[in-house]
Amino acid sequence: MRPFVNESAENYLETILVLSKRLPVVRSVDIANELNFKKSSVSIAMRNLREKNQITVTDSGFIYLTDEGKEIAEMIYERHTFFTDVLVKLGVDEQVASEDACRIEHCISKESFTALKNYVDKIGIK
Amino acid sequence: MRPFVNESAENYLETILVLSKRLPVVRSVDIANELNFKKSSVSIAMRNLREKNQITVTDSGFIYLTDEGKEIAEMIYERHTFFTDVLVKLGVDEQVASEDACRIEHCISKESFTALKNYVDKIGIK
DNA sequence: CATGAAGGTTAGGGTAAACTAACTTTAGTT
DNA sequence: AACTAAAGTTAGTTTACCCTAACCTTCATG
Repeated sequence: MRPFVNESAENYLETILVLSKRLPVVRSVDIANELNFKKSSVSIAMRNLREKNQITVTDSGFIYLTDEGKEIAEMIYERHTFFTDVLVKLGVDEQVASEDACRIEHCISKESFTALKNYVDKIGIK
Repeated sequence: MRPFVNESAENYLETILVLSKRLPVVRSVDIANELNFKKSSVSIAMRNLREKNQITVTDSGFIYLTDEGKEIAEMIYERHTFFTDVLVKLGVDEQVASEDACRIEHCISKESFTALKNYVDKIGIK
């Protein structure tokens, strides 16, 4: 029923990955700006990710993904681009496609994602 | 970020629709059994659906979808069968496909769903 | 050097949606 | 009639995750 429990955490990890491609360093406040969350929310989320060993935070507040965190972030990010691309190719508005991808990416099983990806790789779209 | 707000309500409506195809009448307890929820949870959910005019409940506790409730339920159910069918055709285990469908069905926009459906109707899968 | 802004934290609040526990109501059986 | 079981309700709890408000550091600048 419910989405996978980790949707929020996955989203934070993905955001850190995306920001790290775009910024020299990622800080809590950057994440808050990106997600339009308050810095207090991000602060607590970062504490949780730290406790799960999915990020490390330097003394200056720079945030880095651990190997485990990166693995999750990259998996989610791959899904994000996959779903966005497919939907856009099918004619869906870019913005809508991205928003939909941002939800679907958290709630599909590995098995289904792999099957979809194989299909698209083989057949292509359009 | 978050899934669509109505995921829980949509799921209840869909369940009522499905059960109504299978049972002579649908009661709160049937829904609780189907979803593995406690009857207290269902009781409160039914009150909410009633307040939103998406169901009616007879004196004997039989639950019926209103036109509005049915419209939502049928939309979600259509998505459910669509995603399940597609995934199964792609080789995903029936059980997994259905569980994934049960989450995706709530978080995809009308626009994206229509685009996907048109593609599959036109091209087919396999 | 004081001040003020930026960044981070903590405490406390709110909502959604599940839960347990305890209660009521109804109906069937002895 | 009395008891029991099934169904439903109500009250209070929990968890996740966002929020506001208030506070603490640090650091650049007038």
